[in-house]
Amino acid sequence: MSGKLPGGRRQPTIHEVAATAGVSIGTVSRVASESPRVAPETRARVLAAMAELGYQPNAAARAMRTNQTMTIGFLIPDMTNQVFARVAQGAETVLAPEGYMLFAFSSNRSPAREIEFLQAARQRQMDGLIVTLSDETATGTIEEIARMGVPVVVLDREIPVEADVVYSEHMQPIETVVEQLLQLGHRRIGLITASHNIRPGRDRVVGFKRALEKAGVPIDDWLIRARTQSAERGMAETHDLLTGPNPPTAILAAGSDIFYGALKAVRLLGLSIPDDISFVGADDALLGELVYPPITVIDRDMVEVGRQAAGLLLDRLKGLDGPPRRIMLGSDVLLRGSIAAPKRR
Amino acid sequence: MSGKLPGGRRQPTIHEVAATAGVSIGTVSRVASESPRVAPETRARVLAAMAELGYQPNAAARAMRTNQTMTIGFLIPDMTNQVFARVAQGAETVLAPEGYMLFAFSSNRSPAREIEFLQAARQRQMDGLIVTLSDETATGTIEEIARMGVPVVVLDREIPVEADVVYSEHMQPIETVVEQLLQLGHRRIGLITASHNIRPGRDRVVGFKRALEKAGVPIDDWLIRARTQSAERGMAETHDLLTGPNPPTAILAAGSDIFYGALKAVRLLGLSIPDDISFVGADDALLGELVYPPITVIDRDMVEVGRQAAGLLLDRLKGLDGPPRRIMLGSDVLLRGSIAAPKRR
DNA sequence: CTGTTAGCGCCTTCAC
DNA sequence: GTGAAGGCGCTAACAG
Repeated sequence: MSGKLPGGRRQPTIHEVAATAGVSIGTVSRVASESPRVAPETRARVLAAMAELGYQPNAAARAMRTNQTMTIGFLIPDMTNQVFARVAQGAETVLAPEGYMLFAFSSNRSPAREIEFLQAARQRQMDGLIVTLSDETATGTIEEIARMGVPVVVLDREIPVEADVVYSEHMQPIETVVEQLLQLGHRRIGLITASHNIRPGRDRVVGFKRALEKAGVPIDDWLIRARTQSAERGMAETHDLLTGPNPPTAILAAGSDIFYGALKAVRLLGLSIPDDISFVGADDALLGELVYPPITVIDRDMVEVGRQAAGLLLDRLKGLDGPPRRIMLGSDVLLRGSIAAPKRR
Repeated sequence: MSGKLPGGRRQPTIHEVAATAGVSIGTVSRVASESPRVAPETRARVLAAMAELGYQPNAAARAMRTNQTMTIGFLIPDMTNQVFARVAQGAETVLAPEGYMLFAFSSNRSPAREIEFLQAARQRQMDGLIVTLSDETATGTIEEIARMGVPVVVLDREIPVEADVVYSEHMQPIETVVEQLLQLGHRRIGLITASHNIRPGRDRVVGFKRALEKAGVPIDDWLIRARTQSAERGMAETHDLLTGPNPPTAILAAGSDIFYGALKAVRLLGLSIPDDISFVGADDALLGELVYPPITVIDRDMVEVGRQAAGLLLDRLKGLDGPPRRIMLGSDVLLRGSIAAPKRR
C-alpha cells in the first residue's frame, strides 16, 4: 500500500458534530439513535450540526457496539437471470420498510465464490441472508451456512441445515405438460433442465418420469438432459436431441436460460413450432408471448418468492424461535399455441 | 427491541483464537493479516486454532482501524433489467481478483432510494461505488455523491461531480438506423426511449432529430416519446402511436424494457413486422433473434462497460490522482429482417 | 435532560 | 519473533 491513508476524505465523526453543536458526544448519539430523552431545542441544534457537516454515523463503529448492521445479503447464482432478480425485488419490498438494506451478490454458479460470500457476510456481521446455492452437494457451502450464526433463508434447495426454506413446485407442472403432450400423441419428449444437484432439476425429472410411467410410455434416458443451467447448454442439448437418430417430437426447456438456448437451437435448425416440433419453455412468460406462435410456458411468481423469503427472515430477525419452516409456492402452466399433435407417428 | 441480544450466535474473536493457540492476540492478528514476521510453527498453531473455531475476522473492527472494507457498492436502477446485471457481471470479473466484494443494490428508479443507498454506503465505509442514477436532475443524489469521500464511477450520466464516467454511444447508432429507414422510404418514424432526464434518452432524441434534419424530413414531436423506461410505458406509447390519427410506419424502441413492451403492443394490435410496421429494438440482441422475423437491434457490450468501470475504480483505489476520466464505448446496429419499405406512401 | 466513561474486536507501534 | 497497550467511532450505563 502507498503512504496515502485509505478510505478517502475523512468523514465527520460524532465528536465534530458534538463540538459544532456545543454538546457532548453522548447527546449526539442520542439524537442519532432517535432516543426520546433529548430537549427539543438541543436536538434541533444537533440536527443542524449534522446537516452542516453531512454527518453519517459510522456503521462499523455502531455495529461493533450493537451487533447489528441492518444489512441483509442475497446470494444469487447468476445476476443476469431475471428469475433471481425478481426475487430480490420482492424481498426488497418487504425488507426496506423495516430499515434493512438488501445487497445482492452473484456467485456465477461457483461454489467457491459462494463460500467466499458466506465468509464475507459473516465477517461483515450481516444480520441475515437469503441464499440460492448452485450445488446442493457442495459440503463446504453448507458448513459455512451452519456457522453463520444469523438467520438464513434458503431458496428451493434441499440441504441439511436448520433454516427456513421457500420451495417452488416443479413436479406437478411438468407432469401436467407431459400429460398434455402425451394426449396429443407425443411419445418421444425431450426434457432439458438443471442439474440433479439442485432440487429444481431433480424434481422436474421426477415429474417427467412419473407422467410417462402413468401413461405406460417407456422412459428413454437419452431424452433427459439434466445439466448446467445456461443458454449455451440449452442450445447444445436441444441441437443434440433434434439431430439425433431418433429425435423427440416435443421439447421441454425447463429453465429460463435453457429456454432461450433451446429456442435458438430450434430457430437455427429451421424447424417450425408447432408443426415440426412442439415446444414448452419456463420462467419467462414475456418471451413466451412475444414470439410467434406464443409458447406454452411453466411460470411462477418469483416476486412472491422474494416476499415470502423476506417474511420468513424478518420473523427470525424479530426473535422468532422454533424449528425450520417451509413454504411451498405453486407454478402455473400457461398453455399457448406452441404445442400440437406430432406430424407423424 | 427484545432483551435478546441481536447478532445471533456469538462469533469467535481474536481473543479466543489466541487462547486456544496459546499465543497473544497480536500474533493472531499478524497471522490473519499475513504478516511475514511470524515463526512457521506458531503460524501453524494459530491457523489450526482458527480453523477449529471457524474464526472469521470481524470486518467492523477491522474497518475501524484500517478504514478499508474491501467492499464496492453498485447502484442499479432496476435489478431485473439484464443490461445492468451484465454490467455487474463485468465489474465483478475485475474486482474479485483484487479481493473486493461487489454488492448490488437496486433503487427501483427512485431517487429517494438512491440517496438512501449512498448514505448507507457512506455509513458502511464502502471503499468505492459504481452508480447508475435514474434521474440526472435530482440534486439530492448528486450532493450525496459529492460527499462520499471515496472514488465513485458514474455510468452513462452527465452530472456535475468530480467522478470518472463510462459512457455509451447513443446518438450515432440511432442516426444510422434512422438513415436506413429514411432510405427505405419511411417518413414517419416513432421513437420511444428513456426520459430526457438521463443521457441515453437525450442523446437518442438528438441523434434521431439530426438524422431527420439532415434528410430534410420535418420533425413531428408527437412521434417522439421520451419517458420512463419500462415495459408498460413502452407498450402504452407504442399503442398510442400506432392507433393515432397519422401513425408512424416504423417504430424505434430504444431501451430493453421499452423493446419488450413495444413489441408486445405490436403483437396485440395484430400487426405484422415488417409488412405493416418496421421495428427496431435495443439492448436485447437475444430476444431480437428469437422472434420471427429477427429484429434489428441496437446493441452494446454491457459486460465491457462493467469491466471498464471497475478498471477506472481500481485505479483510484490504488491511489491514482488527477482529473476525472471519461471512457466512451460504442454500440452496434445488428441489421435484421424487421425493417422494410413502408407499404404505401 | 445531559456529560462522562467503559469497552465492542482489531491493528499497530513499541518494548522486550 | 512475540506480548502489551492504545485507540478507531460509537452506544449504553451511570452519574449528576
